[in-house]
Parts: sequence; C-alpha cells; structure tokens
Amino acid sequence: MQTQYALAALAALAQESRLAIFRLLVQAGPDGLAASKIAGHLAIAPSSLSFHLKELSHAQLVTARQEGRFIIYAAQMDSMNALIGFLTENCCGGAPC
Amino acid sequence: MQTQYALAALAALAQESRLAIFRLLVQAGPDGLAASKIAGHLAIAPSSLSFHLKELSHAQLVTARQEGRFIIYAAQMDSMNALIGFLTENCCGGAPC
DNA sequence: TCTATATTTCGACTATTATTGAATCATCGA
DNA sequence: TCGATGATTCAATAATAGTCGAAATATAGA
Repeated sequence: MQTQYALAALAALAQESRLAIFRLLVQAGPDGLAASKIAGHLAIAPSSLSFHLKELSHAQLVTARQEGRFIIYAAQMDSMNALIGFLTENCCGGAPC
Repeated sequence: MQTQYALAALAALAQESRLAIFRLLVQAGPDGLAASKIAGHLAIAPSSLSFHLKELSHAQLVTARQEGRFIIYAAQMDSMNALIGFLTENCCGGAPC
C-alpha cells in the first residue's frame, strides 16, 4: 500500500460520522446496507450522508452497487486489511515484539 | 476502545508528517528515537515536528521520555493494536469472512 | 406520464488544522 | 555561570473540511 493511499483511508476514517458508517458496514458484512438504512441507524442529514459515503468510496473503503432505487454500500475488507498491514509494516525492525 | 479515542488516533495518523513519524517509530521499536533523529529522517521544521509529536502523544500513539537533553519518542504498540481491533470489531456480524 | 421515494449536487457559512519564524525554556559541558 | 544545543510555545496566516437547506437527478410503480 502506498502512503498516499493510506493517508486517504485514514483521513476518511478520522471523522465521527464516517467512522460510524464504516463500522456499521463492517458489521453488516458483504451484503452491505442501502444508504437509507444507514441514515436510519445514524441520524445524519441526507446530503451529509451522501458526502461522507463519497469520501469513503474515494478512499476505497466502501463499494457501491445499485439495486433498483437503492444504492447498497458495503465495506471493502481488503482495503481495511491493507491499511492495517501498512501501519504495522516492519514493526520493531523485524525483531519480535 | 471508545469511539472518541479511536477518532483521536485516526485523526492523528491522517496527516502526512505524522504518519511518517509514526511509521518510523513503529519500525524503530521500543527503544524509540530522539526528536532530533526524527527530524534528521524527515525534514520537518522543528516547531512543526514538535506540534505533530504532541498530537501523536495526545492520541496516545507515542510515548515520550527524557534522556538528558534529548526527548525520546516511541510508538505505543498496544494503542495501535487497540485501534486495529476497534476497526475490525464484530466484522461481518460474527460470520466468517 | 405523473408521483413518490432514494440519492446526489450545489452554495454558503463556520470551524478546524497545518505551517513557519521568532522567542522561550531546559539541559549539558567548559 | 556562560554558551551551545535540543525542544517547545506562541501568534499569524492560509488552506481544508463539515454541515445543512434547497434544488436537481434517477428509478419504480400506479
């Protein structure tokens, strides 16, 4: 993972609404949730929610797919794992810690 | 880990200089590095470096100890691991993924 | 086609954050 | 005690980000 990519992901998560959205989607798993379902859980104005969902997908932390009138968002687990790997990379210079 | 704590940690890491500092300290391990050593690696103005180190320690991502004229900073691995646990908490609703 | 629902875009405002130079504080060695 | 080095604080500036209402776009069903 590149530094710029990790920065984008961290910036996306470093915000109260987005962190809540992402965790909700992580717990929802691959099936994801419609934007309106997310709004139901989190009490965010629709325009704000849309803004935050876009930020999360720009950072590739969530994916979006259309299903009829609904847009279903799902957490992108592999990006999350890549981020974690980046943070712990070469921890303690390779020595056991 | 509390949400507010995770937010502070993520916000601390979501910045180019601080992410570079933190990764340097993760790789340096428990022995840590003096502020001046960090500056040597990263080309940041002393006042900026000081600002960022304070942000990182407020978020409990690094610890500081004084050794003579030097202040040695070290990554706080347990906080990093707590953050990772928070992000992956109850992943996929408990189902294998 | 018309209407209701789902979602996004736009614009304006407010608040927060990063950066740097200059000044200050702290510690060591002569 | 004095000078030099390591590190932090302060103040000012510039840039970025979040919030919300109102308007626009898209889809489904009557």
